[in-house]
Amino acid sequence: MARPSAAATRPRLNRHRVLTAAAALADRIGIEALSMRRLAQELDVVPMALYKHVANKEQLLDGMVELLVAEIDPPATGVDWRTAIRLRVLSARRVLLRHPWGRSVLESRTSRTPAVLGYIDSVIGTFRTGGFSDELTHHVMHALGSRMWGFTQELFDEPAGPDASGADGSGADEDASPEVQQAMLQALAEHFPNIAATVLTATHDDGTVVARGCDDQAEFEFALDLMLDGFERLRATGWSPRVGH
Amino acid sequence: MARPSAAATRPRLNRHRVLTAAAALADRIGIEALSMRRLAQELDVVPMALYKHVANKEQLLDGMVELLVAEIDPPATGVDWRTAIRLRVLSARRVLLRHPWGRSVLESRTSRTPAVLGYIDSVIGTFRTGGFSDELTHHVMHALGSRMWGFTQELFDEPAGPDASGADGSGADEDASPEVQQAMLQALAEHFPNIAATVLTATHDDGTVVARGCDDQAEFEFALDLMLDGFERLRATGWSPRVGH
DNA sequence: ACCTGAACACCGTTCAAGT
DNA sequence: ACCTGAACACCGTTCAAGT
Repeated sequence: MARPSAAATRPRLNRHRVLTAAAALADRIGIEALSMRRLAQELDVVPMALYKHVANKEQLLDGMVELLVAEIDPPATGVDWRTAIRLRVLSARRVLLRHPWGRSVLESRTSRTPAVLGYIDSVIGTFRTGGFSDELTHHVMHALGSRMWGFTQELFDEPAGPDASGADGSGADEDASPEVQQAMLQALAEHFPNIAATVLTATHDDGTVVARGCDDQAEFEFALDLMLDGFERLRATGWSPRVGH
Repeated sequence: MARPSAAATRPRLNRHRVLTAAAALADRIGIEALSMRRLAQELDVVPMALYKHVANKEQLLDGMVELLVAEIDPPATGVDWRTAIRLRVLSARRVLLRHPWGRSVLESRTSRTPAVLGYIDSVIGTFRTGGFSDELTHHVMHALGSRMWGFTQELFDEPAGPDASGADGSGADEDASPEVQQAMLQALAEHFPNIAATVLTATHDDGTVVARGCDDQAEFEFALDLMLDGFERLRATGWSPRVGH
């Protein structure tokens, strides 16, 4: 009765094992490389074995989002709404930095799963107990948008995959030679002077130019605080749809 | 396909014809159904014929973004920066509403194409001539994020495809019977009271509950104006990285 | 109850060949 | 110069069968 098959040596599959393996695999190889077949291979199982525990790939991704949400800190207690929201959002952001696939899976999904709804409900609750009217809370949640998850869509972010640079030839900023990079930056400055002004710094002696990197965390917090300040102003002045602008 | 030679009756392919056909096809069948093979079929050509005019699918998508950007109004002249940005962003938004694939293609792409860079450069230019320091302009562009393109990532937006409802069984809000919808709303209210408070309204006589739809355009403008107000406040007070919060 | 194997209908893209 | 055909290495998912 002891079969010499792979099944004997390997623990039985279940939904949770499938999901955690999927998340770990996506952490390692990137979300675009995560396929049902690749995941099955990772679990030492034939592709169709997965379908006993997960209806299809969509549900696999939904399940991965569940795992993600579970990693976000619960709301802080005994602090004002602004602190609570800020901490929560920055916690979500940390989760998404740990799991680079999170952003693109959240983006691709309109997943009204209980885990997702629970998180949203709890964020809304923080606003409401913080003195926001239901109407204002509604608007404020829209304005927060994906920032609630710790990210915002930005052009020129690194793609989701782990080893994105060099994966395709385009972009190719880091793997070019210094001379080529310098030429590209000069060309950029020539054709797009405004971009150059905000993103490059010229060294005084020669005409060479250097790209100033973006501090993503600082930029995220800049925009978040701008929003939170705006929210507080509306709340404090008793904003309502009629008297607002 | 009944004709002896399709090539004889059909105009020669070129890059522009390929791109416009791709955009029109995506408008019609949705971006997730747009494949090189499907596009070739639409153009009455064998799949490999496309590769003479477009290096690969990535470049096809980049080209579609070019078309998109070309549809955005040029910046208004003779108005203050706030009006100019607002008009421009709302023009971009109209373009994206016309082409539902635009959002997801922009999201999927880190396309540093000249068309995209030109648009960004021009938006930055509006801030700079409007009295923003280069440093503040940089932050403000980050804060604007995808709003600059007329969209923001939001949970529970309609998916990108044209006939998204009913395409998959999940979600299934509109195609359910009234009784089922009512039951779902009641269940929502029970498990997620805060969501319910901001998104549902109860009718007074019976206990039934009705979903208040979201006015996406109004929500977009609410958040946009909140941002622009914040930008103006920082500009007017001469914000700099040292004295800021 | 869980896993397997073969098959189907798709992808993007290569290479070598046709006109 | 432009288009074609066959082939390769992948997908997600079905169905019927094995243990």
